Amino acid sequence: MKNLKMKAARAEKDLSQGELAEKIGVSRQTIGLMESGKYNPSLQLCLAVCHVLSKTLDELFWQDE
Amino acid sequence: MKNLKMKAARAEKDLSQGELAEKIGVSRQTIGLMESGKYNPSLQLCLAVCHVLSKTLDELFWQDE
DNA sequence: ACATAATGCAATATATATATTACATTATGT
DNA sequence: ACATAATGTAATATATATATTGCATTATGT
Repeated sequence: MKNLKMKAARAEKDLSQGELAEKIGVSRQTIGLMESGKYNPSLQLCLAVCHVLSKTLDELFWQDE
Repeated sequence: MKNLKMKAARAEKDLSQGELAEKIGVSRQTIGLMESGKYNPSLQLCLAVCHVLSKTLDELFWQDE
């Protein structure tokens, strides 16, 4: 499923996918895929996103199934 | 670094690494490696661990560095 | 002390996350 | 309408998570 929380948090910081990717040191596609929910990122990557977007894991990635 | 929070949460449920692994559908080694901090698990795996151990992502995997 | 369960740790194999490049489409500003 | 930036998406290549098997070591119970 799409990760709209991450998309919103990125918007809050006024960053493009490319800018966020660069800050994290990852490719733009990886960010795009995370937001479109096309795959299963690593914990390190999630933590890096959290730090740049000033959110916690629960705020961006929690999902009660 | 080691993940002692996960180890403690597993102890709280009185599960062995093997039992936890089986409940999640993953190998025992994967659980062992997660706890010994030897690698970088996927978000799905973290979420599965959280659900079995009744914890959130932040409780088990957050680290302010 | 013994038996058994739990854990740590290698080596190799396989699945999949991520990079790279490229192109098409959609948004945004002038 | 045009230019440009942002995004979606695909194909292939590479790095790495995870499985599998096996053995050594440490804990736990009797």
